[in-house]
Amino acid sequence: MIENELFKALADPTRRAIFEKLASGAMNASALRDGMTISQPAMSQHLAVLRTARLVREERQGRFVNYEVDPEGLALIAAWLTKYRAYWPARIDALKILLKDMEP
Amino acid sequence: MIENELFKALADPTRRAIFEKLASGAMNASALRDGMTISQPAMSQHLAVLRTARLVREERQGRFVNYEVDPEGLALIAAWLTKYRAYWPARIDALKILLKDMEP
DNA sequence: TCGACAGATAAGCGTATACTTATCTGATTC
DNA sequence: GAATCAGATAAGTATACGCTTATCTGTCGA
Repeated sequence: MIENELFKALADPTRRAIFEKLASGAMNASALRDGMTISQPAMSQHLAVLRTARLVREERQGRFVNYEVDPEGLALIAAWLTKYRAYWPARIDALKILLKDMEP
Repeated sequence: MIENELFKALADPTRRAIFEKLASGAMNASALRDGMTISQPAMSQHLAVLRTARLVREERQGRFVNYEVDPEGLALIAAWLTKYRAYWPARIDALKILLKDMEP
């Protein structure tokens, strides 16, 4: 069940920070690391968790590994949200923004 | 930081099951419990976590406590999603559904 | 081919978390 | 007011998780 991997991956603040940084542009693990006080193995482990959650995907480039946001994970969260759309009308401030941004 | 409470709350499969059941209609803790093999204190603890994450809200009714989905939590997740809207176009299947359901 | 570097994996450790049983609080009913 | 019931809290335990140091794999330039 991928939902479990997804929410567990996002439950850690360090992992959310990594994801957020990656959202500003694809980069390799070392580039991700500088600016953050985190060891190399820790970063590698976090990226592995994000990868199995489909929040991030990798692309080998020589001896570097380029990481980027995997839209799949975000789509899965959106899909999870749709299950509870019955409760949206009661509080749509954020959802209106979401709606506006989706317009062609 | 509420995001942390939110994702941590959803990271547990039991809690997601409770939330899902509650989404099908408001009910008290005992009603939530039957059908699930979960102790009374465990349910109480899970509900407390969901409540601090704003995923659920309570309403005392005599000696019963009625629980219901709090749209606030869902809106917060939606708001979090909007931060990464740059990555949506690549995989919008689920998001199109989300969009359609939001139309007036 | 060798040394250097990017990154993954292994093993171990301390803390967080989900559970249990036992007990407490508060509201209802007799 | 006493018994009963819904639910919260306390305390303890076992496992999961995030981190560390040490080591391994694989790619590159000299």
